[in-house]
Amino acid sequence: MKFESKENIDLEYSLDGGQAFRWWNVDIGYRGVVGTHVYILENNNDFISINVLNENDDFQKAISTIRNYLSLNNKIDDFVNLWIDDPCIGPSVRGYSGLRVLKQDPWECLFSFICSSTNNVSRIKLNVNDVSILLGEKIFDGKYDFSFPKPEQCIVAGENVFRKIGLGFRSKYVIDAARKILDGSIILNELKSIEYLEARDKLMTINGVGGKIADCVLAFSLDKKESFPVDRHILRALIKWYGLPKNIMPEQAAIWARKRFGRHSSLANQYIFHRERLSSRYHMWGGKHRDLIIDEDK
DNA sequence: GTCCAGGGTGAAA
DNA sequence: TTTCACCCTGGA
Repeated sequence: MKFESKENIDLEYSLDGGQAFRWWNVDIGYRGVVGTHVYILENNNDFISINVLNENDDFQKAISTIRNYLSLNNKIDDFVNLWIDDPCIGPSVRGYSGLRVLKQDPWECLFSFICSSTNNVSRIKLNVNDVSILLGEKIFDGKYDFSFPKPEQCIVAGENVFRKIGLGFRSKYVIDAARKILDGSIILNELKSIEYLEARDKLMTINGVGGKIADCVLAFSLDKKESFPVDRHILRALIKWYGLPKNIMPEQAAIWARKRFGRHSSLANQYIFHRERLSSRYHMWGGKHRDLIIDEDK
């Protein structure tokens, strides 16, 4: 069954731009798993179509799940209007309109970003999907149609299984995270309702989770709009576009950005990240996205 | 075949 | 405050 609606969202940028790691480009759109449903999502001009492949339970529930995941009820016009003249975000908003911040499952998101440290997107995807296939439950007929394993299943599997899958030194980190969830010292859903900085400190008690990874989890799964993850791309962009000192530390840059962007920090972060990532790719490998490159970018 | 970077973090120097 | 090890995959 299909559901169509008029939405301002670009699926490629939002689903396959480094926020989530379980979406695959198939000929008609993006295929992936959210919770226990398999979806194929497709952009058609101003519309998106949502196709639920396994509709054994409530179709309406599956639609509301994916709408929430895609954050479709939050309008981004407010953000666009306010930052359209910003030196970095302005061109990015024009070039990549429809980029959105997702609301992923917090545990899957935490796991994914623990995997992200000194890693590249293609390998993160490989790791996260291998974990799902090996430890999750099969929910439909596709190669990647598996639910994401719960913390308990990760503990049962043990560190060596993750080493075998190829998570490397991150294996002990995901085990520590699973253990802290399981023993109740961290309750992910509770972090939604407590204050941003407190939630951040709590996540950082997990071994292998520093400020950057904590901020990704807060922004991409816990709906903390004041979160601004700073990685190497973002740091370079902040120095280039906003004149921050060349030797500024990531943590200081994050404080500066949160102050500037306030309640729009997480969205601003995505637009800056997307632009910087694609322009640095252009410099390395060529291809599209030359249109945005201006001034010192040349 | 070799080299290198990739959405970092923690521990040692 | 700075430096280094940690895994391993894909592209040059």
